[in-house]
Amino acid sequence: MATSKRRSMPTRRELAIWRGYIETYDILRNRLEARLHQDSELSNGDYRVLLALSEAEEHTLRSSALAAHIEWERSRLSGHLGRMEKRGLVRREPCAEDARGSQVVLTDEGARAFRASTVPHLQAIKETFLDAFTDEQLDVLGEATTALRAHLGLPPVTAAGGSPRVEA
Amino acid sequence: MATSKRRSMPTRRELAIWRGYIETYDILRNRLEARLHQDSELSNGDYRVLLALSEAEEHTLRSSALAAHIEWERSRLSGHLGRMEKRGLVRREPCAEDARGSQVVLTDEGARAFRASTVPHLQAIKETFLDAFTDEQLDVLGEATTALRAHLGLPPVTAAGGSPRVEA
DNA sequence: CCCATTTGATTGACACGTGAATCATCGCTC
DNA sequence: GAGCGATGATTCACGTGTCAATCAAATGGG
Repeated sequence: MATSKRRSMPTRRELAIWRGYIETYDILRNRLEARLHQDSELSNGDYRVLLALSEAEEHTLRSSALAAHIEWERSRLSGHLGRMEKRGLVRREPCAEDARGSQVVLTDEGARAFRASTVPHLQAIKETFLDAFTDEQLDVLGEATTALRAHLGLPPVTAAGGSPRVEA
Repeated sequence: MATSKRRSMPTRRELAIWRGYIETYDILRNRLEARLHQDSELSNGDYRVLLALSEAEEHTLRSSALAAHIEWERSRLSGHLGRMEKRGLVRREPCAEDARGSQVVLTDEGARAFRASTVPHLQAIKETFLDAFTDEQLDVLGEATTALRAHLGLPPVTAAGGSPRVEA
């Protein structure tokens, strides 16, 4: 073809698809976060931390291991744990093997809050997102996501650890 | 069928698709934001504000009109304008017709910054997102988005105002 | 054994987002 | 034209996110 497509600007149609994708996502995410918060007094971040601790041995993880598991910056986790600790969802203890370290422990209250949140949250995901699509649409969505992840150089979707996660 | 699907929990496959969608989106968004910031020293929010002002009569809008146009909370816009004003991208003037009001004006520097950012930004959208898909995939993505928006009770994607927007 | 480097974690400064409270002005009604 | 509710905008308190700086403990090389 005469006019190369490389380095060209997006077409009007492409931009509309882009905008639809990005804007709709934002709204979806906000609604789910709002609903989680309303149902359970938890933010996405709280949920993510609680899930990781729930699945951990003894409901405990080293702070750095937790950060790695949920793919957060350490400073982000630090601040978040501080807020969660104030609310009694989590406790921090000095670490026996490494005096620098910090052991994050799920409290009973944290476990209770998490347990209470999960069913409504999964149902919200179903009602808000999954129920919007036919089975075929879900398939193509999955394929499109796979293509996009490959394009971005990301690994295939993490093998789900039995439970859901709400946030990247 | 014997087992009703209503109110049931998501299947493993559904959850994987959900997680792929949501996690991939976050990464995509962060990458584009980082690139915009790196190329142009602008955040998504800055871009959005500058775009709206660029397209406005006299490069000026009432603060409330601007907030409505880009669908932001007024307090959000207020804070953001404060930061942009400090950087010289924008100016606030008292409003002649309504002494309560505030007139937001694009400065020359703001106009220059916006102009310089748009081509690289559109190319980043193309390279990062659009180029990941075949034409057919773009179509089905668009359809899926339409279905999701309908499910969420949202209006169809806004008729694009000639120029792109990065954020909802 | 001591010191330099690395590592675990926190802190501080800032950008960004939301919702509630504030405050002045506007415009309507009497 | 005095009062009063609606409206335009900002401010405050807080949660959330990034990055750079800090600081103590661990650790490996001489």
